[in-house]
Amino acid sequence: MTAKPARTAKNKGTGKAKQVSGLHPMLAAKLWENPCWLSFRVNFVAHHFNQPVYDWVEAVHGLTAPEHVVLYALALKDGITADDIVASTARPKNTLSRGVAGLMQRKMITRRADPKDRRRLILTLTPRGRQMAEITIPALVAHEAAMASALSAAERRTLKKLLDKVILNQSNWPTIIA
Amino acid sequence: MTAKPARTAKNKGTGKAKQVSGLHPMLAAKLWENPCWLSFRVNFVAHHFNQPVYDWVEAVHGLTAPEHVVLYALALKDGITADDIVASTARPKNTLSRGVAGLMQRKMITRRADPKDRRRLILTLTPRGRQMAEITIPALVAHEAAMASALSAAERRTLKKLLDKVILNQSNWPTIIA
DNA sequence: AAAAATTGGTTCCTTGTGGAACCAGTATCT
DNA sequence: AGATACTGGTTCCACAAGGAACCAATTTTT
Repeated sequence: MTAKPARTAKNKGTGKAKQVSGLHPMLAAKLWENPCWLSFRVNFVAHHFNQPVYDWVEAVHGLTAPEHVVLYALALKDGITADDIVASTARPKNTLSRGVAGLMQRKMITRRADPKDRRRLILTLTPRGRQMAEITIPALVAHEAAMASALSAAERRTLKKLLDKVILNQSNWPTIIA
Repeated sequence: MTAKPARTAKNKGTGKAKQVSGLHPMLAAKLWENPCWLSFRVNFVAHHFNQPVYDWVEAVHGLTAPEHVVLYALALKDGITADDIVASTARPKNTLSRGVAGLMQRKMITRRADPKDRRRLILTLTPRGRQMAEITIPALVAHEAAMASALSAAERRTLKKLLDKVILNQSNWPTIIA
């Protein structure tokens, strides 16, 4: 029962659900009869960003997804360690470790031990790595911009702020369920 | 677990970066110095929803992720086909096919050919399947609610609406890059 | 009406993933 | 100081995922 709460004509927006022409019925259900409104939307957008982007990066530039994750992170903030990337990313440490190894092999990053703590391996982009980032990142930005093109500048700001609010609440997120 | 007291509170402030105590510097960079503002946020939230949820479903109820995807979709809209689920989901058809097979084996769904088109296999929840959905779905809803708990009701509505706007623009999304 | 193209689903097979165990360097405890 | 517990990173390995090829039922073409 909990699953299908609003089967009656209780769709408050009334118009929305039915008026979007050409919308797949299952997608409509996922949007407007779905108790998990946030996770579906967020997963949907995330996937439709990731899929083409990583396919492209791999096909055109020969970088695997984890490799590009590392490259991107370094482009954002050079001189960090793999562990820092783990903290800001979905992937587990071994996957990132492979990403680092791959970029090393392609001479796009270098690695030196932190003298203060010789476990920490500080990663730095090589000119070659930076050059790659300067090609790929604008493409990702453009792709994202296209996906968000239905929003006005103000709406984009609002969306960003609301997602921030969710993310900054991370410490209160439950880690395990029930 | 996440909150590692930022070792030196030097949140590189480019003006905008509100300093949030205990926020990992790399995460801060991904949030506020990241040209891909949307995709990062959306990926982050999506991952932190999916990971614990699917771990839990698997550990406690023995359903794989694709199996639960199918179960969830059917709970939302019974009597659809695997292909309908594909259209509303990240996963490819063979993965969903396995999900269907798994649920069949566990006797949580049944399958009959559509007499109008005998290629289409119409899926239906069994009482057992529905029972499972009635256990898992509220847990997911609760988890999501907890993650979104920083938002007011109005903010949640706004967030939902903005994401809708993005998703409904899907037809204008570029499928390939550059 | 046969051939070609499409669509819903499954199977094959290769590969990336990510959990767990592991290693090395660094704190902490007594 | 020596023993113990962490922490950053890598290696091992089992397995699930997904691209591509495939099969079967339908639709379209000529």
